Amino acid sequence: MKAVEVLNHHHLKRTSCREGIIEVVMNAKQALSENEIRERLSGKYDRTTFYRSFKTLEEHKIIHKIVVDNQLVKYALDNSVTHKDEHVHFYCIKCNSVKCMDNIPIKKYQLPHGYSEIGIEVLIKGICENCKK
Amino acid sequence: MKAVEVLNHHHLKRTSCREGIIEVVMNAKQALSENEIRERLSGKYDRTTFYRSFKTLEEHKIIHKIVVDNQLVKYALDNSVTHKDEHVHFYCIKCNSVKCMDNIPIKKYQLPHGYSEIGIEVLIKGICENCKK
DNA sequence: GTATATTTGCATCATTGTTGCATTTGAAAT
DNA sequence: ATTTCAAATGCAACAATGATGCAAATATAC
Repeated sequence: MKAVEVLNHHHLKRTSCREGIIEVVMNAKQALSENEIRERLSGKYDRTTFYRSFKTLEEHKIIHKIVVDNQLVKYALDNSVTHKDEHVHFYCIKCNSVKCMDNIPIKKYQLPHGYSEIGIEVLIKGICENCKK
Repeated sequence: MKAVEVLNHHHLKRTSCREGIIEVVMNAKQALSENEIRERLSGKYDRTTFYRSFKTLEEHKIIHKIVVDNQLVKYALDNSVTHKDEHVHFYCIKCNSVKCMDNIPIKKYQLPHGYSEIGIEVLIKGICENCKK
């Protein structure tokens, strides 16, 4: 699927910033930070525009955000685009990379009476295959 | 257990800021934000001191931090003090409260070959018992 | 090609978190 | 009880993420 198609499908205007973000995230093996995405787009676009684009794309479930220790923020293509289930995220404490474990579905929990679930986030921290050695 | 005992046990100096934080967090039913803790301590202490105290207490596993959507940060008493297992956190999207589900242990995942786990965080978002009605 | 609603860029501000440095303080030694 | 000194605190300054208001630019429908 191409970036333009994704935008059309969600009835979003085709702006180069949105298109660029989607393309970069689609081709990435890992989740990328704002700066990593900006680099791959040659530094075009204002920071505000980036945030608003991320927000729009998140709201339309085209990308999703992964936050590690509340300062490191990464973005990845959403399940609804890849047609995968809710998945676990892995954060490597050595190389600071974040990876969507698309093949590891999230396990469900039984909440106490009175609580209702809307979403769940699972972040596993450890050492990735590249850093283990 | 009293706050002073906790500090002694970890060979930490007994400063009123640390003692205050531990007491407040111990008596809280939910995880508290920096501001909520400061309010309960009558606004004493500089913001930097707070952060350094939180950091120290976290490093000694006396409290732990829960981050929701990378802007909301809450603190709660750690497992090592309460002698409970790693647990699930619940975030209520209506009242913005965060609660340690001490009775819900975290389920384990089998990672792909080459990956090693050091820690895991599970955050369930939804509506809490008070907000459901 | 034109009209219009949306998006962008810029300026400004808020929040969380960090660092350097001078001052203060806890507690150990006397 | 007093002295001593490493540790903790307060202050100033700074960085990163994020939000908002507004004028200018742009995408799409006509």
